[in-house]
Amino acid sequence: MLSELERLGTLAAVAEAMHLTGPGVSMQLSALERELGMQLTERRGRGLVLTPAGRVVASHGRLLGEQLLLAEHEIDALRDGTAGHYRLAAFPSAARSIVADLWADLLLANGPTIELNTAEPEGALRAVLDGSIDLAIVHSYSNVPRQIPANVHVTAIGSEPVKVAVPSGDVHGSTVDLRTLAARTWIAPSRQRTCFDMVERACGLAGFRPNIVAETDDFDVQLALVRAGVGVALVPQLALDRTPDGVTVLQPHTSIERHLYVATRSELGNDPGVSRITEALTAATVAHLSERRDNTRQRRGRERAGRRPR
Amino acid sequence: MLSELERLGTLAAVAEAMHLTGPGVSMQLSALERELGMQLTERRGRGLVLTPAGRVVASHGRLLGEQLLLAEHEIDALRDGTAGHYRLAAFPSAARSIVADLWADLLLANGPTIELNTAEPEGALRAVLDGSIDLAIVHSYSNVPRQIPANVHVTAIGSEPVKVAVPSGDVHGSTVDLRTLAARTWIAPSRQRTCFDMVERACGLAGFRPNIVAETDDFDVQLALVRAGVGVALVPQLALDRTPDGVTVLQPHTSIERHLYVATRSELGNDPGVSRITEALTAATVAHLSERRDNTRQRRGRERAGRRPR
DNA sequence: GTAAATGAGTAAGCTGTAGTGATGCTTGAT
DNA sequence: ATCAAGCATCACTACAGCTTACTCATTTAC
Repeated sequence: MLSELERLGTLAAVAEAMHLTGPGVSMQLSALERELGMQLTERRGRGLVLTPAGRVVASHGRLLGEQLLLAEHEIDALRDGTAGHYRLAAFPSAARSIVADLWADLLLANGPTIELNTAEPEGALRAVLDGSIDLAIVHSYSNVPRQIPANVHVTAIGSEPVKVAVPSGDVHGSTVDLRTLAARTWIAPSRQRTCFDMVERACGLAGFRPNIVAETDDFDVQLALVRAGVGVALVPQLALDRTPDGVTVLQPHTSIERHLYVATRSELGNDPGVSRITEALTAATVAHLSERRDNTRQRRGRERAGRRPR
Repeated sequence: MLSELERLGTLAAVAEAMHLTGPGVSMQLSALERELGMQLTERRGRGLVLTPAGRVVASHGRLLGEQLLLAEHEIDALRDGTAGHYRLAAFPSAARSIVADLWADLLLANGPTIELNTAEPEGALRAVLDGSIDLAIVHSYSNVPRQIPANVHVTAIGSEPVKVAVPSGDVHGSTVDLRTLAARTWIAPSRQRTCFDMVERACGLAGFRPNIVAETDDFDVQLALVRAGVGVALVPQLALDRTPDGVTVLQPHTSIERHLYVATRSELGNDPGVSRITEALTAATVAHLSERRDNTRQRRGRERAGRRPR
């Protein structure tokens, strides 16, 4: 009111501007003067002007009003998902691909801000449940369906094939029957992970128990070991973006898919920011995997071209 | 409340911290959720945690609280005169001396801020009355008492002698009787100013009407004219800080004083910032005039020393 | 596994604040 | 001199915001 008074000059104008009556404004201002113990206004002619102290108080009032407006604007933005701050967890191969894309998208599109922690699906789901993160990117292999806890809401954002990585030259053709790899040594994720189960199941369905000689969750390490001739491995597409030379990637005859999901507490199911991020992640996943497929095609093309001269 | 909840974790703790009961807080928060149309909190076990949206709203609440605290602090500072913004008017010779000192003081001591306009006393008093400035530095000659309007409050901040400026070598000694200058040509301030009256009165008391050949309010111009031999002039001490060589400054036998005052609307009489500024101005005036006197003494000393060899 | 303690939420009731309308006084304009 | 504009005060009303009493859920202690 004080800052409006400074602008408008008369109390009556302030009252009109604020859809109040004169006495209402008058009482508020005199209450403020009483409360602060100092005179803020002075009669000049028929109107009121601010004292020097009044001008200072008015400027703070203006600042507060502006701050409040800012808050209202951000809350509006919250409503259509263009603001907010979300804590996100993702497993490494998703983090370095689709989350990086998502982040770039959000920065460009002036969307909500995110905070990333890398975590394997098991831990990420626990964190979602205990509230320490808001969103988790998790995966589930077609041959090892993942148990989703109650109160957790998941939305599929895409799916990628799991490939077979073998030392280059070991296997001819672009596809492979796992049975032909029964006698090989295998490299797998660590035992407590569902990724490990995925390998065991895939081999089990092919009729053998894999001879696992190395366990690591880092697919880059797995690929390096494959290249060194330590063994063969099952690697999802997203982790194949930097396949080293000397490693050949093959499609297994019985295909295995890794499905990607965004998981949140079910309370956040209709949060606009979450929807926004989920949509962006879907787009990023599609873009990433089609791009990868292109790369794979090109790589295969190159391989074929290389083989022809023989 | 929301930001406190984020910090404390339970609604009960918030209630205790704010000296309220649980339901009071609960109702406020649910009212806010209703108003904004979004969920801000979520039950987790026995306590409450904020949703992502809640965290955003809470941060704005915190910002608003900080802004309010800032305002309260400045209002406290207002109360003891260490804050505020005052519009000040002063006549040029005061502006360039004591107001400059005041400004430096206030900057150093983190006091109120000021805004300076130079104006002659007549206009300054009008501006004080119509509220376009808060403080005016005005003067009044001992032989032309100034009329102070009702509703204007004045406080004396010091007083300075009016000196006679003559071309060097014209008059011997360090004092002079104005009567001996009756036949001279005179340089005076412009006719509508009280400074003009001061000259006429002083000469009148000495028994003659001055032959005024130049009128200018700028004492530096007056001194330049004196130096050029155009005439003699009555110049207050504050305007003598840069007396050019070739002009000698003398003390008239019947002394004339120029009293300096701070004038405000009487409503601002007990404003702490005004008192603070008035005190600082008093100090600045004392410092300035004693320093000037020292300079004058030194100058006279030098003059004497220079004359001795003759 | 059950009891006790802690905490959130709801219902009902009270109180004080913030507003309205009527009225009087001051000031500036005709 | 009269009138209109504007502020302040008073009496009154409505409702926002708080309290107490109670219920239900969850965790902790024995």
